[in-house]
Amino acid sequence: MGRGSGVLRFLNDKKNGLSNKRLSLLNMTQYAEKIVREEVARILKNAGLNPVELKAGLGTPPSPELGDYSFNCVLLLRDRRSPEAAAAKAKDLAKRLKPKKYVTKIEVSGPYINFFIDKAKFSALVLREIWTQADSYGNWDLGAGKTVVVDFSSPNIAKPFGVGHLRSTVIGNSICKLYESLGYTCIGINHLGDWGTQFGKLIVAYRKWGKEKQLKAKPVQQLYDLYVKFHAEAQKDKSLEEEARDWFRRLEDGEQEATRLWRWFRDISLKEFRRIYDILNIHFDSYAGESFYNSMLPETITKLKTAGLAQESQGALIVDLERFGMSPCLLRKTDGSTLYATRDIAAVIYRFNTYGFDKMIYVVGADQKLYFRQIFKVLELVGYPWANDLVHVPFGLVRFGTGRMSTRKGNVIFLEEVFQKAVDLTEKIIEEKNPDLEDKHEIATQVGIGAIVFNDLSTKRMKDVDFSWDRMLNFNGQTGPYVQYTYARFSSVLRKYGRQVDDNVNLSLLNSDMETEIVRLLSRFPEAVKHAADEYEPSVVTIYLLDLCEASNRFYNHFRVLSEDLETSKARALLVWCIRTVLGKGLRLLGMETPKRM
RNA sequence: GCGCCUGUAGCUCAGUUGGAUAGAGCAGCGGACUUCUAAUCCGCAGGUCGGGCGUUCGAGUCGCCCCAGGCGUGCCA
Repeated sequence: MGRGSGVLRFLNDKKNGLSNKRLSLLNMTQYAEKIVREEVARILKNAGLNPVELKAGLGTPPSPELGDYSFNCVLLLRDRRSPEAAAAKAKDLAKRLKPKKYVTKIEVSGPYINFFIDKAKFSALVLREIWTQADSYGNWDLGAGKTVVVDFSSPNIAKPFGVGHLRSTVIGNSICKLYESLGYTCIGINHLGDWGTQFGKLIVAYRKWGKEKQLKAKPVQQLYDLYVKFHAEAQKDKSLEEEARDWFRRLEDGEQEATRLWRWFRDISLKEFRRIYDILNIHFDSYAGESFYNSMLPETITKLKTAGLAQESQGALIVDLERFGMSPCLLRKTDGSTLYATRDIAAVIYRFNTYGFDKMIYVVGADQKLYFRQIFKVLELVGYPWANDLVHVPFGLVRFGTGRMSTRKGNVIFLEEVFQKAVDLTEKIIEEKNPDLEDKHEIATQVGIGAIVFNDLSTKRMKDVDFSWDRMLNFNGQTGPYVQYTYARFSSVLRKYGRQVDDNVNLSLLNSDMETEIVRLLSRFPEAVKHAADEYEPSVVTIYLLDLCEASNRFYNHFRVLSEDLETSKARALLVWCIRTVLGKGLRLLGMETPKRM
């Protein structure tokens, strides 16, 4: 079966920390924010501070009026108990610091030394950088020559695509885009849940209650009904489970009737899934699901046996993991059929041989944390050095009403229904606000789907989410449509500007607090991208975009871009162009469309 | 029982990896469209950061112990 809808955490985190440090030496990318921060660091270094002190003390003041960068002098004292001593130290040190290049002013405030950056120079640096790099702004070369494989979405064939599966799909897709942005080659794999006992259940249900005509007319609905009915009936009649396991065994033995039904179920389901991926505009490099690895299972089991890991226990084949504080990893059931873990182990070996990955990411629900710790440990014990490059990226579950969503119990919300409602509502809003808009349906699709995707990516992935139509269909405030609206609005401004935007502008005309704040935010985008990828956390990007939109809309409401003064218009147009470029890039990193009108 | 995750404003969430006065949105109240898209913006109000103890010059952030909710803990995936 697939990944469900659903710790090597420290191990992996530790490893990433190391590898990132090593990689950063190779990284040639120099962003404006970094250049300026290093200028501040150099001033401090020239006053005799060592790198450790610098790294610990260098920060950002809580408010821009205090400065752009700060250094906390408390850290330079051995005895840190006296605030007066810290303030004295700050005064003393500040005397030896001289403004230079980007740094115009150095001020002492209590124990802090605050550095002020030349706004015009900094704006020039940031805006020219975005201007020249355009859609590449925010990219890194940290992953040049490296490959990352991402296993995501991975729905169960023969089950409807519910909102629970959406999480793995959109988080995984965004992680792919983020890693591509870091310079990695990214292979997206949809590890379809197209094998397992569930097919035994479906075969039993279909033979007992199924109708060919109905299945052909509404395939996924019908398979879903059969699946639910099976579990309802199995409550009363325990022998059904037995029967299902037997049919799965027959499937594994390659019996004709079982194989025929399995293939049929698989084909009609996959067709439906592809439609959903088309709507989301998500593509996979491989649809190799669980069944793909069947031929490799005997070899996999042999390998684990010869490594001295696999052993018989209570009639099943297991890898004992007790000394690592984990329950055993099951490879083969008493009846001889294989399990999820066996297929995953075969899959990752195949993937390494095929793609030679430097990192392999599994975007699968948090309920499978222990499971991934188990198989990662097994692979480590076999002796694969790349076992350390496997990362499970868990996320919280989607809950609906009282319990979690469960296909078995029949309380799932079909993704298509969610899509439908979102697009319908968007069309209604467009009809109200912008009735003359061309391509209404296409824009409504982009915005409606965007709302759903953004909603799923807007909180830290480990939080459980309570499904709520209200939240899903709210288009005001911190939402996808808000970001897309901002993008469309600035696109519109540039359209009406009518001239070519160019970077030959007087940047001192952009010195209001609002504009400075926007430039500051724009300069932080590359770091946000890197942070999001490092943490496997697309929400870093969504939160960033919301901040940028808030600052930008404030600016929009306060100033006119198309003003009477041509020089001012030119400068603001460049700023708007940069905002729009970064918003567009950010939206694409989330897997969202960038409508130019809405 | 044990392990992991979550707990911040009425609701949904941020919080730059331990630093200066904890920030947004929604909901509520009050404002701003003959001017570049009002899916926007501005203002007001809203807090014992689940609780306690500890480490530290300094804790929403780190440690320990509780509390609440969730997930997992051998023949599902």
